[in-house]
Amino acid sequence: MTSTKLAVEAWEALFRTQASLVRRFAEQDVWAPEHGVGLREYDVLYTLTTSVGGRARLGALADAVLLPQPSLSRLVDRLVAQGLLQREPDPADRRGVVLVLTDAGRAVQREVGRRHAAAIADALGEHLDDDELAALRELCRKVLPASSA
Amino acid sequence: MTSTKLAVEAWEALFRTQASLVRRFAEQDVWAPEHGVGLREYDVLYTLTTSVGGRARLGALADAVLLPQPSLSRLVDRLVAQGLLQREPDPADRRGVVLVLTDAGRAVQREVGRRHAAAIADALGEHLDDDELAALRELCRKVLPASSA
DNA sequence: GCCAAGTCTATGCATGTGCATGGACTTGGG
DNA sequence: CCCAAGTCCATGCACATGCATAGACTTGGC
Repeated sequence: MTSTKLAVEAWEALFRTQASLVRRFAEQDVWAPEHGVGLREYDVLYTLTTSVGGRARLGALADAVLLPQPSLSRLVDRLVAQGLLQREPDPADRRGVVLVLTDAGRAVQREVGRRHAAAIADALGEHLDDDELAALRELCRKVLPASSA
Repeated sequence: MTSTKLAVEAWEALFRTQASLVRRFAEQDVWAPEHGVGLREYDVLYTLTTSVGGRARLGALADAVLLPQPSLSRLVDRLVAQGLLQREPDPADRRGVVLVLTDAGRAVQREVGRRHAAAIADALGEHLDDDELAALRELCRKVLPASSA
């Protein structure tokens, strides 16, 4: 049995750190407001980039980015309007929709990805060395499976 | 100079872990939907509880909970409507508003706090021991000041 | 092959969120 | 004492979010 107090303190630190980094990145325009791309939008573009062929089913993507399906559907509307994404019917299942990155979408993802990485390295590297970064990564990953259940 | 790759991986792990824990807590009704209290609302109640006299200026609170001032103002509207909070004029500065926890507000905070702590201990304790919890806490705290700047 | 049940995505609607701004008040210089 | 500039909070407005649900399609039992 672990200490509740310790767990709460760890959660508070985790929570505030994440919130305040997101805020900082937003202030620095790390995502692409000029393309209507914020944190969630980038997460979608990024996840698609890591999918084979830059394509994925809407439902699968919703699970991956931890977003309710209707919210993702609307978010996709906007990305399509921006020309970053395309909807295609799924030949294997006509209920489904496959989302495909456009060239513009890939370009924006790459560009934002660069800025993103630089901002992250800047913010985290300011206070943690490589060993600590690796430790933080491993601790977070250990917790992650618990919540997907 | 720290490794960018490592920093990005740490950030991703941190981000997904936080998001997925928040999601999990919401599913478990850890906050009090019956009183219109969600994550942000609880954060406000909790922060007020830790303030002397259970009272604080609106602006100060907005900084503490990392919320834009107009958003907090509206959030406070709802908490006042629920009888959990009260607005009082600040005698020292008539522009200002002091927020005060009501007895009902304190009660809800205590009750939610208990559920919250239990859920956190459950989620984190499932995969981390005390040493790891302390390490996670310290790593996050080290990063935190960087973002408040 | 048919139908009931299940799955997948989109949309109506109520609500939350943030930005820009307005009105009230305070402060410091002259 | 007065006024210009600054601070503090609330509100108008446009937009994002989430829930419940509808519509389209698929699947498995008969």
